Amino acid sequence: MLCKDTVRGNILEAAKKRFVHYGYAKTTMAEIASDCSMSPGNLYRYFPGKLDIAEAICTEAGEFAIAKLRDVIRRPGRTAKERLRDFLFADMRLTYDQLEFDKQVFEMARVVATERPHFSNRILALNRALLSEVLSAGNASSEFFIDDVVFTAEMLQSATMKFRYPQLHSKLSYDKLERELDGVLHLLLNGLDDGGAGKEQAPRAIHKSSVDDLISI
Amino acid sequence: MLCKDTVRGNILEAAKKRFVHYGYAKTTMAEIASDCSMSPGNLYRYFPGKLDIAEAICTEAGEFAIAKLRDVIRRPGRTAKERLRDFLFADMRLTYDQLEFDKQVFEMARVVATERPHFSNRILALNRALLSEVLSAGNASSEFFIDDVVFTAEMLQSATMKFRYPQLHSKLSYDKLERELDGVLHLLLNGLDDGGAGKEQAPRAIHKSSVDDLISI
DNA sequence: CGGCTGAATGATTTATTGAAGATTCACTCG
DNA sequence: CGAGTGAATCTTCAATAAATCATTCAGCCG
Repeated sequence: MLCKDTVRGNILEAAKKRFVHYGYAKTTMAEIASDCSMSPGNLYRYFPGKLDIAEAICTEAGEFAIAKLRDVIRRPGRTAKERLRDFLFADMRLTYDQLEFDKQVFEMARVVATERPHFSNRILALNRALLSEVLSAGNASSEFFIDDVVFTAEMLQSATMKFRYPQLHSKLSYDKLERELDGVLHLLLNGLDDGGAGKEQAPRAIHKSSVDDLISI
Repeated sequence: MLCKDTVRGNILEAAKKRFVHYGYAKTTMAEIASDCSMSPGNLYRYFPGKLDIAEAICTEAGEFAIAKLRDVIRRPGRTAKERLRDFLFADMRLTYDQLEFDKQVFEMARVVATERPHFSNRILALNRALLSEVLSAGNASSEFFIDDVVFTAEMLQSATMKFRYPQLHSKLSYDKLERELDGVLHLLLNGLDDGGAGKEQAPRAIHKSSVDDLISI
């Protein structure tokens, strides 16, 4: 957690309050400095610039989310498939809520993601590591027989990209998103060969196509 | 094709030339009118506005692309899986090239897609109809055993969203994109249960993670 | 020195305004 | 009438000026 004991931690605390309340753009370095009872210039002894303060805050938040997901996949008494499902649904929920309930946080996240491409990549890599963990566990328990766990994790991440920060890709309601993730996950787990024989039943469409509500980017 | 025999067709021809050469924004209604030897006001007897002219041109182009894809999936002597693969790769190639080699066309397409959400949805629905056709054919030949073809087509479209206009989602090279689509498609066809037993071999990673080159939106 | 200040600098954002262009409409012509 | 005109209007865009703000740095304490 952002530690109040160090100057650096203090700055992060103050900046976070401002960013969350007023937004990244509307917060000035002078204000942050003033909240810390120091001059603007002094901030630069602790951070290269304003963007780096935001990045530090986002990194913290991202790692917190990853930790939650780690808890989810390590819950005892679940099959590997269930873990995979838990993971993807938890991830969707987490990122959905993040955008839904805090516009200011979103603004900050978007600036950081845009200006610091590596930031997203780091978070995505951490996320993928968890996916790999689930797959490896599945291999160990003979539920899966995956040759290249890392590659497969990449492909899963790729196929479920739409469900990370889903509002960026579509304007589907959360219910419809769940149904769609369910359908995609079924395909990814069982493939097209599965019909109704042996394995669990495939999800079915309820009403009209949800893809009609897609928006373009 | 845009027909030169009608006034409407004439306008579309003239507008298309301008849009493609100078871009949507840099083309004025007065110029289009002048190219057709008419006054600006008269254009409004044939189209509600400038955007509708662009939409008509894009619709034509979109339907042309769909027709090409239809040809691809109807090529004789291929299995359903091969057809599915052909379709997805052709779609990726088509949309990739479209963005890659014509900035002006892209500008026009983006304006239309942004201002007229239904436009993208129509094209996407046509695309999905082709997917359904492939799946149904697979059912007919007992390659697939898919209960709900329409729903499954939606899910396939959802999982492969990244590969339609891929430049909008990542900055991967075309080679890497092909490899990634290959991997995702393998999963979608065979599911996670497939290890190395019986079915074709899963693709393997070549070098480093391609997901590292993702960009945020 | 090491930690800090705050005025100076230059980049970026915002506000303003003039011009350009999309759209309308009262009217003309065949 | 139906096809077309072109000046009038109203919106949008672009250029510029003004203000704000991130960042730097010469120098100040303790």
